[in-house]
Amino acid sequence: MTAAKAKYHHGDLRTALLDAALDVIGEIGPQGLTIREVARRAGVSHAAPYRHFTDKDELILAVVERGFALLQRTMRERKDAAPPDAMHQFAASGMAYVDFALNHPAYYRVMFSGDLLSSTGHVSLQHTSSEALQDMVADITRCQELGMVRKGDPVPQALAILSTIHGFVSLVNDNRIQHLLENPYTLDQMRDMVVTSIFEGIGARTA
Amino acid sequence: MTAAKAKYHHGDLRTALLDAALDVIGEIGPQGLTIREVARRAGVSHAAPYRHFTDKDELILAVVERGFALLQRTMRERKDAAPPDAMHQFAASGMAYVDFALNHPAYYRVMFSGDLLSSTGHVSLQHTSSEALQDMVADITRCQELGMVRKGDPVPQALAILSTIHGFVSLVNDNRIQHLLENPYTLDQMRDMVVTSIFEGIGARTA
DNA sequence: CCTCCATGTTTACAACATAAACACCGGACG
DNA sequence: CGTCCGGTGTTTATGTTGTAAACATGGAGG
Repeated sequence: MTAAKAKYHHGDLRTALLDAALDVIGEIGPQGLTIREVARRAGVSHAAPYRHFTDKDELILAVVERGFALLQRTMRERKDAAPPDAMHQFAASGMAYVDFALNHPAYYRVMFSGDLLSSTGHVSLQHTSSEALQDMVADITRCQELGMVRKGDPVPQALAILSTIHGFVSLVNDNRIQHLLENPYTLDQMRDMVVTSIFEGIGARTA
Repeated sequence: MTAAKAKYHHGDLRTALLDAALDVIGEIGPQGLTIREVARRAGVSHAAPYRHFTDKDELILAVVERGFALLQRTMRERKDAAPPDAMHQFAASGMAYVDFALNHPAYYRVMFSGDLLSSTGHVSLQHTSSEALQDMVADITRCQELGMVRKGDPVPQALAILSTIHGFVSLVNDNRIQHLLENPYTLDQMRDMVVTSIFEGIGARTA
């Protein structure tokens, strides 16, 4: 009645469940992500979610897909806002990726935890990760043509960058480097240093 | 009776449970890691584990500690086997880390999943990760003194390397880059390229 | 107005984590 | 040698979870 799509009895329960699921992950952690808790927060019975998701896995998958959509949108926006040369746009999308992960830890966790889903190897997951890598390979290739990045197969270069970025945000989000945060560096500074380091690793010339 | 310590009724049930837990993670995945399944595999009742671990978390923690001990031992061995100069030893320990993660995916998963334990932020975890970073910082400092690595604060350099390595093995172990394995590269080749890339990122001179 | 189907609810069952009460068994001590 | 005792494993019990099946409801289309 307020503003939602207001479809049936509840009014877009599906979306409400996805929101609740994300909240749970953010507040209690992924191990507290239970169908019943999600239903509780949405104010419906514990079996209601099964009208929208056949499975707990399918609910999680839906959250993951939403997360990837948001990530993709964020990266595109930041890319479009960057200077129009290939190198700046590449760097911007990399930064956008890191910032997305740090600003939406709950989303990033579901998207890459790998422990939340029962059957490891869902097709959609590989597909989305694959897409990110493909985009990055294209960016690197453009930068190479402009002489801004060392020549060579762009695939391992993209993999190296993705590895660094993914590793950094995973360590930060999982609280594995808390003791570093007591150091003279802020999180943003460390982010910059790590990103700079890996960009130098592929022979990128900073503007 | 065979060879185990043969202590009480069962004969070192604690160790048997840890072994079983690791097996479960390797075979079924972390979501199949239940106290009851572990007990089943050890051939005891589902409540027996509570004589050795107060909690499911404590069992997992014990597996994690074992994993870190094995990792530390592996790295030390490979370091000792490398040529005695600082640079080779540093590279050797980095490679050892990667190989450990790829050869013992179950251990690595428990050690770094972050979703298996209910309370995120167990002290022991931060401690062990912190140790690895401290060691790396020491190595980098030695290499810097020898002019083998670019001068500068070694902490962000170590963090960059740890991020890359952790990210790479996480992506591989979570099957996020399967489509790359169909490429002309073997896993070992990709490992070498990624590690080389990040080492160049900190201005390391390869021998 | 009435019917139907999508949506939500109740009820039910098996597996789980965990606690409490119980049973066993090997060593300590007489 | 016998008896007790604490450490180890078992049984039983409770509350929570995922999920299926039967049931209820209310808005859309006739």
